[in-house]
Amino acid sequence: MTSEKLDSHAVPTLEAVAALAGVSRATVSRVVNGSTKVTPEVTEAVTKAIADLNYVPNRAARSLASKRTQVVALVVPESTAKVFADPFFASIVQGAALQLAETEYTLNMVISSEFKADKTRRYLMGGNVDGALIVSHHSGDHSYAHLGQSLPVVFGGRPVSDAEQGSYFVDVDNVAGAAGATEHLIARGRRNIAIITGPQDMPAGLDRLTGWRRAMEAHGLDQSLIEYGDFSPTSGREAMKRLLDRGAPIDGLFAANDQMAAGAYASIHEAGLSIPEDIAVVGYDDDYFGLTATPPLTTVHQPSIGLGETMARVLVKLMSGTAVDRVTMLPTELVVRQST
Amino acid sequence: MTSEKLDSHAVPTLEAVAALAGVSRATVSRVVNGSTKVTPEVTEAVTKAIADLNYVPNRAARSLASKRTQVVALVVPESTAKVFADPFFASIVQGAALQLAETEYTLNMVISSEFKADKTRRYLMGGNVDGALIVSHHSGDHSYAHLGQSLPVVFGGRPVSDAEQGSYFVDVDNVAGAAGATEHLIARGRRNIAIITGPQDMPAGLDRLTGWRRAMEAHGLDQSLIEYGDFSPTSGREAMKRLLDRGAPIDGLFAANDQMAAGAYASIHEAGLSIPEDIAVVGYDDDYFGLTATPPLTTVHQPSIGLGETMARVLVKLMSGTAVDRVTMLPTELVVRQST
DNA sequence: TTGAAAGCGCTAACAC
DNA sequence: GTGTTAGCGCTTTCAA
Repeated sequence: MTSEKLDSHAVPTLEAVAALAGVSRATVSRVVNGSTKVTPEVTEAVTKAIADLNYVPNRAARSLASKRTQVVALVVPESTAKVFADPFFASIVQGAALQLAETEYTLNMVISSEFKADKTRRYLMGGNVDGALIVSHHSGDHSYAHLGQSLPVVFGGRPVSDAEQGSYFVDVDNVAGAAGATEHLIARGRRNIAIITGPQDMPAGLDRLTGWRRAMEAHGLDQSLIEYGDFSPTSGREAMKRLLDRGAPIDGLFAANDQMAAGAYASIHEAGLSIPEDIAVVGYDDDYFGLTATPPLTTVHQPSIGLGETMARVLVKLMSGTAVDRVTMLPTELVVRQST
Repeated sequence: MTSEKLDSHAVPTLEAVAALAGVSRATVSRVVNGSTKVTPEVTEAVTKAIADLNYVPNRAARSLASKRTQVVALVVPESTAKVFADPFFASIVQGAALQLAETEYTLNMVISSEFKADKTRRYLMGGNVDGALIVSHHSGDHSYAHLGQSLPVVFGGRPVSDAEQGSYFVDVDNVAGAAGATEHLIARGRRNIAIITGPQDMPAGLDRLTGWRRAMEAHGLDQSLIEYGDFSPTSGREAMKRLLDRGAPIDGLFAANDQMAAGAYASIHEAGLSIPEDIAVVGYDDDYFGLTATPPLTTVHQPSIGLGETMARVLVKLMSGTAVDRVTMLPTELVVRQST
């Protein structure tokens, strides 16, 4: 361990491989990087030397010389991280990570609080990553809006403001999903359909309300049964209580996510009403809450892992200079269970 | 963009800072790295230059020169990633990420399938990271057992085999938690207490069964009501069904996680039995399943975010050469709700 | 306390 | 097709 000249544990360098294979370092580099202009024999010799030495390229050196980092940042605002346990988010991360694992890129997870947004931005702009994936529910957060102008960036979820116009993003079609869910309730014969939607500064909350309105309007139904939650089970429970306290007849409910639907279940049951007989319920997200609820919840399935995968795929294309659509919309699917 | 000498968008280098501050690069480097041997005046001048130029050190260059990467890998076996939506895992990742965000280390998320375990191991050993956090439920997976001998590594969860003896790990005290849960059922007057535990090749499954046995034995109760699940809601439902089909009296149930407890709820209700009147139920994990269940589930709370945080903290100490205990056990806490 | 100089391991012209 | 030669931006002895 203290010998200066020999350290059997030293990580082999490209130089060592070159020596063993009897070629120059440049040639080894070519083989490692898959250059076509190398004789098959030489390639084989180098490959063998690499295997014999158990050689692994040093990322730092490679990055320094090539000006490419092979790193992409996955930025999760801390506010989002707090709802990290939200299966939807976890799945996005999972999808992105899985997809990236198929490439040469490494995933650098960055959790950034609002205070650190500046530091994060500098880090991203400082040439430490080749691209970034930005995940957030929060549209209030414009911290990274302009990042896309100088670094390949893909946003998850619709950008909040027009400031993010030029940016790339992938999202699920919330409006269509919500409209479909509402249509389903109407098709089931419900007419007094309420909605518990999310905060209106979040695209998901806003768009799902829009979808509900669209369907209600198409059928000439009353749009007054609206309450707001914050996507938590508790807020759903309270919103449902307010809805019931209004005294108006309600025979259908569309909740903007399954967690709030689960909360609504509690209030409905407490009121002595039954699902779906008295009130048919449709949720959104298709997470565990819906699956384990009693009765199992009819809900809108979102391709959450697919969202992460698609974000990664779009970013990789972007970084390689391939043309990609600025907007990628993923379809939702209604999963009918026993709550409707 | 094509001008060779001037590029206003170029990322400033340490050299530029040195020039602006009128000092050598070495001095700038010292300031950046917090060396004490720099005059306050000089420090200030350099600091100002850094701010003016919006300088960010290049990680690759720094790493290449210093032989330190400032990167820690968070290795998530793919089999585990599939249950990534498991809130417990998501929280561990979150905790680790949050804790690391407080340090100079960057979190490199690695999802490794069994096929790629070799590639991952080489990556980790290839000098690309300063340390690794390895998260897994699966004890069958010994891929990374010996990694700790040549790289600072902290495992999440008890190591499966003795092969991992010398390694560092942090875990929650599953045996104590399970025993406590069972004791609680006994204190509630239950005597025919069943258990739905997890796979016996996973420490969590094994240890929770051990805890249950310990409590049952201490009170001289019969230990025959054992069924196995795979931690999924469905498996819990089926296991409960098998338990009920036995025809033996059951007045208490300890499920090795909340997801299985939620599944068991379904079977109990289907059998026309009520909770907790007929069967009192205790789960494990304290996740959303338990909170939203009807009735709300009494369960064993695990400090999941704390587990991730602690893992990160232990690793950082390890990397800095500070002495740390090989084993860190985190306490659990029984959360009593209406299911008991 | 500060500066000069020598690399860290690799890639990328350029020449052969 | 392959080798030579400069660096990439930073840290780190070693002198001063």
